[in-house]
Amino acid sequence: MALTKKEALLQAAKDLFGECGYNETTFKKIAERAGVAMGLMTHHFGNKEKLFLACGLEVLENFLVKLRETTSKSPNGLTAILDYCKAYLDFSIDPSTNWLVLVRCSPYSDMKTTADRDIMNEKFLEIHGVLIDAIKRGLEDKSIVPVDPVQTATIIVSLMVGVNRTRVLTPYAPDGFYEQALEFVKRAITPVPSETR
Amino acid sequence: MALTKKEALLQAAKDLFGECGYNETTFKKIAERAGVAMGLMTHHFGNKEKLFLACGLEVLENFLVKLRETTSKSPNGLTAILDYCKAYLDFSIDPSTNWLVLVRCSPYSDMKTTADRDIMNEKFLEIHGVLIDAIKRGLEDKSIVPVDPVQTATIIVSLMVGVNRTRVLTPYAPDGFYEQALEFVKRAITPVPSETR
DNA sequence: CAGGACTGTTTGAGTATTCATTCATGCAAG
DNA sequence: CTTGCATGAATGAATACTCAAACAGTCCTG
Repeated sequence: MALTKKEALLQAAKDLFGECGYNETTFKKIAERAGVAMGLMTHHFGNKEKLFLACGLEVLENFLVKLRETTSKSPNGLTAILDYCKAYLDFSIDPSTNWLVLVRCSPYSDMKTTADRDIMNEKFLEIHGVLIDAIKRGLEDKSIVPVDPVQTATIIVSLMVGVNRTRVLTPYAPDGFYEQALEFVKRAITPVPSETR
Repeated sequence: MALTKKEALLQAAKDLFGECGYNETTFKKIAERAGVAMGLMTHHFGNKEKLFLACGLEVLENFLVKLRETTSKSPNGLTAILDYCKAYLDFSIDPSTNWLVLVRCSPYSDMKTTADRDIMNEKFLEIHGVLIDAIKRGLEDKSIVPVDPVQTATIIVSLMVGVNRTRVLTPYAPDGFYEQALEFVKRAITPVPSETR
């Protein structure tokens, strides 16, 4: 047996939360897909929200690792930013990452603030942090136009959020959409060669 | 009496769908807020999904009117695009527009395709259409850099989706975030004054 | 005008279903 | 014997939707 029952449960939950969203995913579906009894879920994870949190955190953690790995290899600030974007988009369309867990409806979608939600928010801040660092590199090595790092990072992450949603949730994304989005980012932060030479 | 019961019901539904999302909004809550009996909902709207569709379409329709009005007054292509973005963001933070109905979890958030969903999608295509036209204007009057209109429109709309979500659903948006996002768009599509003269 | 059918609105208690969670019990390893 | 993993039927709460009955207007007719 490769997976423990707990692991099988978590994997099934990630698959189903990503396919169906939080509300349409029932304990019964998860237990069936994982091939274990329903009661194991509350036993191992406490309740449905906690289970979802475990799924989300795992996906986010893998995502962070990928982003850090990627940007650390980039030769300068500008390419770090563009590599970050590319890594973001690549990760988001790789089915094995269970990215959709983070995109579909979650228990945190409404306003009620919970401790669990705060844990997720902190992780998301780290996602921003990686890009902020890349932008600061770009400012130092002058490979990008002068901008506020936090503002610009937030905007670029927002752009990633938006193009990703368009690509995975709607039928509007044209061919080569992600590539064009990268071009768009590049145009917005590449220094103008005004003194051409 | 200013509102008919049917109107009161629709308004209460828009408020609550925007506050709580689709799943957390119950018939009981809506009926209570509107001050009418529960049975009236199915009588007037058929079922919960239809009611949601009515809410969403009304918001989208108002949105479209605003976008068309705005871009038609702009003096050239570039300003039409930027005015479009500004109108988008303004609309999205005006509580009286019930914009949040379109942002929170909806019955269309999962994959099952329904006829209702297609109706919404068509309306969203019109949203894109307005921006595509503005970009085409910009290409003709040379107020923007040469780009593919459909690709660029999709990217800019995606950027609006992303920054709006960041602003209204998360705590990450810094002060002046929307203004900076507009600057970002401007930088990405303004022609470079390379032949400085 | 009276009144009586007819039509559409309004009500809220009732129904059927779904689903997260509980728990009594079984089982296996140390 | 004890401890923790594992089971799945039972429980109870939530909720979308139904429906029979009350109500209100409108139109027709003698």
